[in-house]
Amino acid sequence: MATAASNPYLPSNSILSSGSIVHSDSGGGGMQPGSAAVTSGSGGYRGDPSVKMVQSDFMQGAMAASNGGHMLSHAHQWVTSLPHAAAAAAAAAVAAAEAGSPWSSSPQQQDVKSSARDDLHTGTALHHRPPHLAPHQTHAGAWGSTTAAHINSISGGQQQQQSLIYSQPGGFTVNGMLSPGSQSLVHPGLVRGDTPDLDHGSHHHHHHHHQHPHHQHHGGVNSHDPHSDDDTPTSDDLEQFAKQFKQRRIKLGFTQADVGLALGTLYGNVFSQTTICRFEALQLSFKNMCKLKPLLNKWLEEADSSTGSPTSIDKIAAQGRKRKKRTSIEVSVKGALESHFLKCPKPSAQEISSLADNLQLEKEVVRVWFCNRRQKEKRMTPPGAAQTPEDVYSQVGNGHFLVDYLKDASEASDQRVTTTSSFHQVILAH
DNA sequence: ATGCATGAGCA
DNA sequence: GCTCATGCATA
Repeated sequence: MATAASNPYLPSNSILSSGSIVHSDSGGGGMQPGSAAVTSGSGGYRGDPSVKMVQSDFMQGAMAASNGGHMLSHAHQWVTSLPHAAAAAAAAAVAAAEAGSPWSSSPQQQDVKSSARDDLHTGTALHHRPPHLAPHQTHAGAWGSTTAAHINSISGGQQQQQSLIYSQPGGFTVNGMLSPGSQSLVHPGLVRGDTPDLDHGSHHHHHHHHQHPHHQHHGGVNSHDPHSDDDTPTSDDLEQFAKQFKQRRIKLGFTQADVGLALGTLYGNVFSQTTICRFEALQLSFKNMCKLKPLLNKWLEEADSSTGSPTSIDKIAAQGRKRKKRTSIEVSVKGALESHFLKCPKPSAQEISSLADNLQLEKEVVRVWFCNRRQKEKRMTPPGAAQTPEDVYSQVGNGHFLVDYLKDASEASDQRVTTTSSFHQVILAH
Protein backbone atom coordinates (compact mmCIF):
# COMPACT_ATOMS: atom_id res chain seq x y z
CA MET A 1 0.00 0.00 0.00
CA ALA A 2 1.05 3.39 -0.77
CA THR A 3 4.62 2.49 -1.05
CA ALA A 4 6.13 5.39 -2.77
CA ALA A 5 3.71 7.95 -1.59
CA SER A 6 4.17 11.32 -3.04
CA ASN A 7 4.24 12.75 0.32
CA PRO A 8 4.93 16.40 0.18
CA TYR A 9 6.26 16.24 3.62
CA LEU A 10 9.68 14.90 3.43
CA PRO A 11 10.91 14.62 6.92
CA SER A 12 14.43 14.44 5.83
CA ASN A 13 15.46 15.88 9.05
CA SER A 14 13.20 14.11 11.38
CA ILE A 15 15.61 13.65 14.07
CA LEU A 16 14.36 12.36 17.25
CA SER A 17 16.77 13.40 19.79
CA SER A 18 15.76 16.64 21.31
CA GLY A 19 12.49 16.21 19.60
CA SER A 20 11.04 19.58 19.71
CA ILE A 21 8.08 18.33 17.92
CA VAL A 22 6.37 15.16 17.43
CA HIS A 23 5.33 14.61 13.96
CA SER A 24 6.40 11.43 12.50
CA ASP A 25 6.90 10.75 8.93
CA SER A 26 5.66 8.44 6.36
CA GLY A 27 8.93 8.36 4.69
CA GLY A 28 8.67 6.51 1.49
CA GLY A 29 10.57 3.43 1.95
CA GLY A 30 9.58 0.96 4.50
CA MET A 31 7.73 2.94 6.92
CA GLN A 32 4.33 2.24 8.12
CA PRO A 33 2.09 3.59 10.75
CA GLY A 34 2.50 1.29 13.55
CA SER A 35 1.22 2.69 16.71
CA ALA A 36 0.76 6.15 15.49
CA ALA A 37 -2.61 7.57 15.69
CA VAL A 38 -3.83 7.87 12.25
CA THR A 39 -6.39 10.47 12.54
CA SER A 40 -7.91 10.59 9.19
CA GLY A 41 -9.06 7.11 9.15
CA SER A 42 -12.06 7.79 7.10
CA GLY A 43 -10.81 8.66 3.75
CA GLY A 44 -12.86 10.47 1.32
CA TYR A 45 -13.30 13.81 -0.12
CA ARG A 46 -15.99 16.20 -0.48
CA GLY A 47 -16.71 16.71 -4.07
CA ASP A 48 -19.87 18.53 -3.54
CA PRO A 49 -20.67 19.69 -7.00
CA SER A 50 -24.06 20.88 -6.07
CA VAL A 51 -22.93 24.22 -5.04
CA LYS A 52 -25.77 26.52 -5.09
CA MET A 53 -24.34 29.85 -4.52
CA VAL A 54 -27.35 31.69 -3.57
CA GLN A 55 -25.41 34.60 -2.51
CA SER A 56 -25.36 37.21 -5.11
CA ASP A 57 -23.97 39.52 -2.63
CA PHE A 58 -20.74 40.54 -4.03
CA MET A 59 -18.09 38.03 -4.39
CA GLN A 60 -18.30 34.46 -5.20
CA GLY A 61 -19.22 35.05 -8.71
CA ALA A 62 -18.19 31.87 -10.28
CA MET A 63 -17.06 29.03 -8.27
CA ALA A 64 -17.74 26.04 -10.31
CA ALA A 65 -14.85 23.75 -10.10
CA SER A 66 -12.58 24.98 -12.72
CA ASN A 67 -10.59 21.89 -12.83
CA GLY A 68 -13.67 19.88 -12.44
CA GLY A 69 -11.43 17.44 -10.88
CA HIS A 70 -10.81 16.18 -7.53
CA MET A 71 -7.67 16.93 -5.82
CA LEU A 72 -7.78 13.76 -4.03
CA SER A 73 -5.26 11.39 -5.27
CA HIS A 74 -2.84 9.25 -3.53
CA ALA A 75 -3.69 8.18 -0.12
CA HIS A 76 -1.03 8.76 2.34
CA GLN A 77 -1.89 9.12 5.86
CA TRP A 78 -0.25 11.48 8.12
CA VAL A 79 0.94 9.60 10.96
CA THR A 80 1.94 11.48 13.91
CA SER A 81 3.41 10.73 17.13
CA LEU A 82 1.95 11.68 20.33
CA PRO A 83 1.33 15.06 21.67
CA HIS A 84 3.53 16.30 24.36
CA ALA A 85 2.86 18.21 27.41
CA ALA A 86 3.45 21.79 26.83
CA ALA A 87 2.75 24.22 29.51
CA ALA A 88 4.96 27.07 30.25
CA ALA A 89 4.79 30.65 31.03
CA ALA A 90 6.18 31.34 27.67
CA ALA A 91 3.29 29.57 26.14
CA ALA A 92 0.95 31.78 27.96
CA ALA A 93 2.74 34.78 26.76
CA VAL A 94 2.63 33.68 23.21
CA ALA A 95 -0.96 32.74 23.50
CA ALA A 96 -1.72 36.10 24.86
CA ALA A 97 -0.05 37.70 21.98
CA GLU A 98 -2.28 35.86 19.66
CA ALA A 99 -5.45 36.69 21.33
CA GLY A 100 -6.05 39.91 19.69
CA SER A 101 -9.12 40.92 17.85
CA PRO A 102 -8.93 44.57 17.30
CA TRP A 103 -10.00 45.83 14.06
CA SER A 104 -10.06 48.97 12.31
CA SER A 105 -12.61 50.45 10.14
CA SER A 106 -10.21 50.28 7.37
CA PRO A 107 -10.80 47.89 4.60
CA GLN A 108 -8.60 44.96 4.25
CA GLN A 109 -6.49 44.78 1.30
CA GLN A 110 -7.85 41.83 -0.34
CA ASP A 111 -9.41 41.38 -3.62
CA VAL A 112 -12.25 39.27 -4.60
CA LYS A 113 -10.87 36.06 -5.68
CA SER A 114 -11.06 33.34 -3.21
CA SER A 115 -14.32 31.85 -4.03
CA ALA A 116 -14.39 28.29 -5.00
CA ARG A 117 -14.15 26.49 -1.85
CA ASP A 118 -16.33 23.58 -2.42
CA ASP A 119 -13.46 21.36 -1.88
CA LEU A 120 -14.45 19.68 1.22
CA HIS A 121 -16.18 20.04 4.39
CA THR A 122 -15.42 17.12 6.43
CA GLY A 123 -18.56 16.86 8.28
CA THR A 124 -17.92 17.92 11.71
CA ALA A 125 -20.55 15.56 12.65
CA LEU A 126 -22.94 17.06 14.92
CA HIS A 127 -26.46 17.40 15.66
CA HIS A 128 -28.70 19.80 17.28
CA ARG A 129 -27.81 20.33 20.76
CA PRO A 130 -29.95 20.52 23.80
CA PRO A 131 -32.07 23.56 23.76
CA HIS A 132 -31.33 25.30 26.86
CA LEU A 133 -32.02 28.86 26.78
CA ALA A 134 -29.27 30.68 28.35
CA PRO A 135 -30.16 34.07 29.55
CA HIS A 136 -26.94 35.33 28.47
CA GLN A 137 -25.98 38.67 27.39
CA THR A 138 -22.55 39.44 26.43
CA HIS A 139 -21.59 42.69 25.15
CA ALA A 140 -18.20 43.35 23.97
CA GLY A 141 -16.96 46.36 22.33
CA ALA A 142 -14.00 45.64 20.30
CA TRP A 143 -13.34 47.19 17.09
CA GLY A 144 -12.71 50.57 16.02
CA SER A 145 -15.27 52.02 18.24
CA THR A 146 -14.51 51.96 21.80
CA THR A 147 -13.22 49.29 23.98
CA ALA A 148 -12.38 45.79 23.24
CA ALA A 149 -13.49 43.38 25.79
CA HIS A 150 -14.10 40.11 24.21
CA ILE A 151 -10.74 38.78 23.88
CA ASN A 152 -9.91 36.22 26.31
CA SER A 153 -7.53 33.75 24.96
CA ILE A 154 -5.41 31.88 27.24
CA SER A 155 -6.99 30.71 30.31
CA GLY A 156 -9.30 33.21 31.73
CA GLY A 157 -11.32 33.28 28.63
CA GLN A 158 -14.90 32.54 28.23
CA GLN A 159 -14.95 28.95 27.47
CA GLN A 160 -18.50 28.50 28.34
CA GLN A 161 -18.79 27.26 24.91
CA GLN A 162 -20.05 23.84 24.36
CA SER A 163 -17.09 22.74 22.50
CA LEU A 164 -17.55 19.09 22.52
CA ILE A 165 -20.90 18.53 21.17
CA TYR A 166 -19.86 18.50 17.68
CA SER A 167 -16.59 16.81 18.00
CA GLN A 168 -14.96 14.12 16.08
CA PRO A 169 -15.72 13.03 12.62
CA GLY A 170 -17.45 9.82 12.23
CA GLY A 171 -21.04 10.56 12.56
CA PHE A 172 -22.58 12.74 10.02
CA THR A 173 -25.88 14.10 10.56
CA VAL A 174 -26.95 15.79 7.51
CA ASN A 175 -29.12 18.09 9.35
CA GLY A 176 -27.79 21.25 10.61
CA MET A 177 -30.86 22.25 12.34
CA LEU A 178 -34.45 22.67 11.54
CA SER A 179 -34.72 19.02 11.73
CA PRO A 180 -37.92 17.61 13.02
CA GLY A 181 -37.63 16.91 16.63
CA SER A 182 -35.09 19.40 17.53
CA GLN A 183 -37.11 22.26 16.59
CA SER A 184 -39.28 22.91 19.49
CA LEU A 185 -36.78 24.93 21.28
CA VAL A 186 -38.13 28.34 21.35
CA HIS A 187 -40.95 30.22 19.97
CA PRO A 188 -40.16 33.04 17.76
CA GLY A 189 -42.28 35.20 19.86
CA LEU A 190 -40.12 34.62 22.78
CA VAL A 191 -36.89 35.42 21.27
CA ARG A 192 -38.32 38.22 19.36
CA GLY A 193 -39.64 39.76 22.43
CA ASP A 194 -36.43 39.27 24.12
CA THR A 195 -34.11 40.40 21.55
CA PRO A 196 -35.38 43.23 19.55
CA ASP A 197 -34.37 43.81 16.03
CA LEU A 198 -30.97 43.25 14.76
CA ASP A 199 -31.28 42.87 11.12
CA HIS A 200 -31.42 45.74 8.83
CA GLY A 201 -32.96 47.53 11.65
CA SER A 202 -29.45 48.27 12.52
CA HIS A 203 -29.74 50.49 15.30
CA HIS A 204 -27.52 53.34 14.65
CA HIS A 205 -25.24 54.19 12.01
CA HIS A 206 -23.24 56.90 13.33
CA HIS A 207 -20.20 58.26 11.80
CA HIS A 208 -18.31 55.66 10.04
CA HIS A 209 -15.27 56.35 8.12
CA HIS A 210 -14.15 53.76 5.83
CA GLN A 211 -13.40 53.32 2.27
CA HIS A 212 -14.02 49.90 1.09
CA PRO A 213 -12.60 48.87 -2.17
CA HIS A 214 -15.73 47.25 -3.25
CA HIS A 215 -16.81 48.68 -6.47
CA GLN A 216 -20.11 47.10 -6.75
CA HIS A 217 -21.81 49.00 -9.36
CA HIS A 218 -25.29 47.83 -9.44
CA GLY A 219 -27.85 49.87 -11.14
CA GLY A 220 -28.65 52.60 -8.78
CA VAL A 221 -25.41 52.77 -7.01
CA ASN A 222 -25.49 52.77 -3.32
CA SER A 223 -26.32 56.12 -2.08
CA HIS A 224 -26.05 55.84 1.61
CA ASP A 225 -27.35 53.12 3.70
CA PRO A 226 -24.64 50.91 4.99
CA HIS A 227 -27.23 48.58 6.27
CA SER A 228 -29.51 46.27 4.49
CA ASP A 229 -27.11 43.51 3.91
CA ASP A 230 -26.72 44.29 0.31
CA ASP A 231 -24.59 47.20 1.05
CA THR A 232 -21.21 47.33 2.51
CA PRO A 233 -21.49 47.43 6.21
CA THR A 234 -19.22 49.41 8.37
CA SER A 235 -16.97 47.90 10.91
CA ASP A 236 -19.34 49.01 13.53
CA ASP A 237 -22.18 47.36 11.78
CA LEU A 238 -20.29 44.17 11.71
CA GLU A 239 -19.39 44.48 15.28
CA GLN A 240 -22.93 45.07 16.25
CA PHE A 241 -24.19 42.29 14.15
CA ALA A 242 -21.69 39.82 15.41
CA LYS A 243 -22.56 40.65 18.93
CA GLN A 244 -26.23 40.26 18.41
CA PHE A 245 -25.80 37.24 16.33
CA LYS A 246 -24.06 35.49 19.11
CA GLN A 247 -26.64 36.48 21.60
CA ARG A 248 -29.49 35.21 19.64
CA ARG A 249 -27.72 32.14 18.58
CA ILE A 250 -27.22 31.24 22.17
CA LYS A 251 -30.72 32.09 23.11
CA LEU A 252 -31.99 29.89 20.41
CA GLY A 253 -29.89 27.16 21.77
CA PHE A 254 -27.65 26.58 18.85
CA THR A 255 -24.00 25.99 18.87
CA GLN A 256 -21.62 27.56 16.49
CA ALA A 257 -21.33 24.27 14.76
CA ASP A 258 -25.04 24.04 14.37
CA VAL A 259 -25.11 27.31 12.60
CA GLY A 260 -22.29 26.32 10.37
CA LEU A 261 -24.08 23.28 9.17
CA ALA A 262 -27.36 25.03 8.95
CA LEU A 263 -25.88 27.50 6.58
CA GLY A 264 -24.94 24.67 4.38
CA THR A 265 -28.31 23.16 4.71
CA LEU A 266 -29.98 26.36 3.91
CA TYR A 267 -27.79 27.98 1.41
CA GLY A 268 -25.29 25.50 0.34
CA ASN A 269 -22.30 26.92 2.04
CA VAL A 270 -21.26 24.92 4.96
CA PHE A 271 -19.06 26.43 7.54
CA SER A 272 -17.33 25.03 10.50
CA GLN A 273 -17.60 25.93 14.07
CA THR A 274 -14.30 27.65 13.69
CA THR A 275 -15.55 30.08 11.19
CA ILE A 276 -18.66 30.90 13.09
CA CYS A 277 -16.57 31.36 16.13
CA ARG A 278 -14.25 33.69 14.37
CA PHE A 279 -17.08 35.61 12.96
CA GLU A 280 -18.53 36.19 16.35
CA ALA A 281 -15.17 37.12 17.65
CA LEU A 282 -14.56 39.40 14.75
CA GLN A 283 -11.45 37.61 13.88
CA LEU A 284 -11.94 37.51 10.20
CA SER A 285 -10.93 39.96 7.62
CA PHE A 286 -13.27 42.72 6.88
CA LYS A 287 -14.10 41.34 3.54
CA ASN A 288 -14.70 37.95 4.94
CA MET A 289 -17.00 39.34 7.56
CA CYS A 290 -18.96 41.11 4.92
CA LYS A 291 -19.36 37.98 2.99
CA LEU A 292 -20.64 35.99 5.88
CA LYS A 293 -22.90 38.52 7.39
CA PRO A 294 -25.72 38.16 4.89
CA LEU A 295 -25.67 34.45 5.31
CA LEU A 296 -25.76 34.55 9.02
CA ASN A 297 -28.38 37.16 8.86
CA LYS A 298 -30.57 34.92 6.83
CA TRP A 299 -29.96 32.11 9.19
CA LEU A 300 -31.10 34.23 12.04
CA GLU A 301 -34.26 35.07 10.28
CA GLU A 302 -34.88 31.48 9.53
CA ALA A 303 -33.93 30.33 12.92
CA ASP A 304 -36.26 32.47 14.83
CA SER A 305 -39.16 31.98 12.55
CA SER A 306 -38.90 28.40 11.67
CA THR A 307 -39.86 26.85 14.88
CA GLY A 308 -42.09 24.61 12.97
CA SER A 309 -41.38 25.08 9.39
CA PRO A 310 -38.05 23.54 8.75
CA THR A 311 -36.33 23.93 5.55
CA SER A 312 -35.63 20.35 5.10
CA ILE A 313 -32.94 20.46 2.62
CA ASP A 314 -29.80 18.83 3.54
CA LYS A 315 -27.01 18.32 1.28
CA ILE A 316 -23.96 18.31 3.25
CA ALA A 317 -22.09 15.17 3.17
CA ALA A 318 -19.57 14.48 5.72
CA GLN A 319 -16.50 13.03 4.36
CA GLY A 320 -13.15 12.66 5.72
CA ARG A 321 -9.91 13.71 4.33
CA LYS A 322 -6.41 12.93 4.97
CA ARG A 323 -4.85 15.62 6.88
CA LYS A 324 -1.49 15.84 8.35
CA LYS A 325 -1.76 15.72 11.99
CA ARG A 326 -1.18 18.91 13.73
CA THR A 327 2.41 19.37 14.55
CA SER A 328 3.00 20.36 18.06
CA ILE A 329 5.70 22.87 18.32
CA GLU A 330 7.42 23.04 21.56
CA VAL A 331 7.26 26.23 23.44
CA SER A 332 10.91 26.90 23.20
CA VAL A 333 10.78 26.40 19.50
CA LYS A 334 7.83 28.66 19.27
CA GLY A 335 9.79 31.25 21.05
CA ALA A 336 12.54 30.92 18.56
CA LEU A 337 10.15 31.27 15.72
CA GLU A 338 8.66 34.30 17.32
CA SER A 339 12.02 35.88 17.62
CA HIS A 340 12.77 35.32 14.02
CA PHE A 341 9.44 36.62 13.08
CA LEU A 342 10.14 39.83 14.82
CA LYS A 343 13.32 40.19 12.94
CA CYS A 344 11.97 39.05 9.69
CA PRO A 345 8.32 38.38 9.10
CA LYS A 346 8.93 37.15 5.66
CA PRO A 347 11.97 34.99 5.51
CA SER A 348 13.13 33.66 2.24
CA ALA A 349 12.88 30.08 1.31
CA GLN A 350 16.46 29.68 2.14
CA GLU A 351 16.06 31.32 5.47
CA ILE A 352 13.21 29.06 6.21
CA SER A 353 15.22 26.07 5.31
CA SER A 354 18.06 26.82 7.59
CA LEU A 355 15.75 27.85 10.29
CA ALA A 356 13.85 24.66 9.94
CA ASP A 357 17.05 22.80 10.06
CA ASN A 358 18.12 24.45 13.23
CA LEU A 359 14.87 23.93 14.91
CA GLN A 360 14.59 20.53 13.50
CA LEU A 361 11.34 21.17 11.92
CA GLU A 362 10.19 20.43 8.48
CA LYS A 363 10.53 23.27 6.16
CA GLU A 364 6.88 23.17 5.38
CA VAL A 365 6.00 23.47 8.99
CA VAL A 366 8.13 26.50 9.35
CA ARG A 367 6.84 28.05 6.21
CA VAL A 368 3.27 27.52 7.27
CA TRP A 369 4.03 28.82 10.67
CA PHE A 370 5.16 32.06 9.20
CA CYS A 371 2.19 32.25 6.95
CA ASN A 372 -0.15 31.79 9.83
CA ARG A 373 1.79 34.18 11.91
CA ARG A 374 1.42 36.82 9.31
CA GLN A 375 -2.24 36.19 9.00
CA LYS A 376 -2.70 36.57 12.65
CA GLU A 377 -0.68 39.65 12.67
CA LYS A 378 -2.92 41.08 10.13
CA ARG A 379 -6.08 40.79 11.99
CA MET A 380 -4.39 41.67 15.13
CA THR A 381 -2.60 44.85 14.61
CA PRO A 382 -4.02 47.29 12.23
CA PRO A 383 -1.29 49.27 10.62
CA GLY A 384 -0.33 52.25 12.57
CA ALA A 385 -2.17 51.20 15.62
CA ALA A 386 0.83 50.39 17.65
CA GLN A 387 1.00 52.85 20.38
CA THR A 388 2.26 52.63 23.80
CA PRO A 389 1.72 49.16 25.01
CA GLU A 390 -0.05 50.38 28.05
CA ASP A 391 -2.34 52.27 25.80
CA VAL A 392 -2.89 49.45 23.51
CA TYR A 393 -3.97 46.98 26.02
CA SER A 394 -4.47 46.74 29.63
CA GLN A 395 -3.68 43.76 31.59
CA VAL A 396 -6.49 42.81 33.81
CA GLY A 397 -5.56 40.98 36.86
CA ASN A 398 -6.08 37.46 35.76
CA GLY A 399 -3.91 37.57 32.79
CA HIS A 400 -6.62 38.87 30.64
CA PHE A 401 -5.77 41.40 28.11
CA LEU A 402 -7.96 44.05 26.90
CA VAL A 403 -6.91 45.26 23.65
CA ASP A 404 -8.05 48.52 22.46
CA TYR A 405 -6.78 49.89 19.31
CA LEU A 406 -7.69 52.94 17.55
CA LYS A 407 -9.42 52.23 14.42
CA ASP A 408 -8.63 53.44 11.08
CA ALA A 409 -5.19 53.10 9.97
CA SER A 410 -4.40 53.54 6.43
CA GLU A 411 -5.39 52.17 3.15
CA ALA A 412 -2.07 50.75 2.40
CA SER A 413 -2.86 47.52 0.77
CA ASP A 414 0.56 46.20 0.88
CA GLN A 415 2.31 47.56 3.83
CA ARG A 416 2.58 44.71 6.14
CA VAL A 417 3.76 44.20 9.55
CA THR A 418 6.63 46.30 10.36
CA THR A 419 5.83 48.70 13.05
CA THR A 420 3.72 46.18 14.75
CA SER A 421 6.51 44.14 16.08
CA SER A 422 6.76 46.23 19.13
CA PHE A 423 3.44 44.96 20.13
CA HIS A 424 4.64 41.49 20.50
CA GLN A 425 7.78 42.35 22.15
CA VAL A 426 5.80 43.89 24.84
CA ILE A 427 3.56 40.96 25.18
CA LEU A 428 6.40 38.61 25.35
CA ALA A 429 8.09 40.79 27.81
CA HIS A 430 5.33 40.35 30.25
C1' DA B 1 -11.17 29.16 21.34
C1' DT B 2 -7.15 28.57 18.65
C1' DG B 3 -2.93 26.31 16.58
C1' DC B 4 -1.35 24.22 12.63
C1' DA B 5 -2.97 22.81 7.95
C1' DT B 6 -5.03 22.72 3.15
C1' DG B 7 -5.92 24.79 -1.12
C1' DA B 8 -7.40 28.24 -4.62
C1' DG B 9 -5.85 31.95 -7.01
C1' DC B 10 -2.31 35.19 -8.11
C1' DA B 11 2.31 36.86 -9.22
C1' DG C 1 5.52 30.82 -2.58
C1' DC C 2 2.51 34.25 -0.82
C1' DT C 3 -2.06 35.67 0.62
C1' DC C 4 -6.58 34.64 2.07
C1' DA C 5 -10.44 31.93 3.45
C1' DT C 6 -11.46 28.07 6.03
C1' DG C 7 -11.33 24.02 8.93
C1' DC C 8 -9.66 19.76 11.50
C1' DA C 9 -7.81 18.64 15.63
C1' DT C 10 -6.73 20.06 20.02
C1' DA C 11 -6.01 22.51 24.45
